[in-house]
Amino acid sequence: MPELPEVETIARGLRQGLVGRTFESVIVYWPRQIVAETPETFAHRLKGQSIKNLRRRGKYIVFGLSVDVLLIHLRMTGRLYIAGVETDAQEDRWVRVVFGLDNGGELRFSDARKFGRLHLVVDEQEVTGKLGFEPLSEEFTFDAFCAQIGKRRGVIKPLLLDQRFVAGIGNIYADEILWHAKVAPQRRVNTLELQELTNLYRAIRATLQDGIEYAGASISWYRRADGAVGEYQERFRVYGRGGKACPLCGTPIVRTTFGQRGTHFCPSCQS
DNA sequence: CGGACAACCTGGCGGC
DNA sequence: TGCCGCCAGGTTGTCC
Repeated sequence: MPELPEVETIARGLRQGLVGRTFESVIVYWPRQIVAETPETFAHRLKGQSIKNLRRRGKYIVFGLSVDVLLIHLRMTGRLYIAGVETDAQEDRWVRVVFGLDNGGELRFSDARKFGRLHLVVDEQEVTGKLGFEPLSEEFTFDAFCAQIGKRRGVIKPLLLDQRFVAGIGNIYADEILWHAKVAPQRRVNTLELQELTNLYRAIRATLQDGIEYAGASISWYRRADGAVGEYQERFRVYGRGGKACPLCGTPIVRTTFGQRGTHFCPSCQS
């Protein structure tokens, strides 16, 4: 669920309520989601640390703390939100970690499927070191994209999903990007022509940027930090639209399984 | 190196 | 209404 636009939206929504706050208590209800720490060490180390900044890298939410770095990956069904103070602290049966704050509020990590992961490290590179380009950054130029893609073999859709190539794209945005670029998901990378590479590069940036502008896509579990749904699902051109008309040419969108992932594309526009 | 697949988990949904 | 099987946005490790 949460891909780059969703994670970015959550990080933006949390920033104001969290930067400057200090963790006063940490309760872990599902220890297996804490990576390389015993829950006791994790909680103990966090206590007393203040949040200096809050940002996103790939699909990770990164908390720069006074001493360490806390990284949270929401995987499929993870949510982060602030409860208490003014917000209603509603019942949530999927809360896995609660971070008590110095203003009486609490940051909750909620995750129905328990796939999300929380890392506490000294150097964030321990977690994000292998990630590829940050696709909306200035470093991700067309030349850099071409240089990197020139080193790769295989098929384009799995490559878009490879976080070591470009960080932040998931299954939904991969399908949407490929539709915008008019490239079929099963195209081999080494057969892409210059115009197609240009289209792909532009589509990666434009589609992710669009996702952020519409506050992400709420298919099932994703919610913004304030609990509101995103709007980008209204803008889907192919994802979840199998059998419906391609918005460009009217041809029915094909829904198939490719590379073990649900895949949607227009057989007429994309080649 | 690449592809296939299982594993990690639970909830929602369609079908009967 | 109830139960069952299947499907799901992600990532990692293993096997061939």
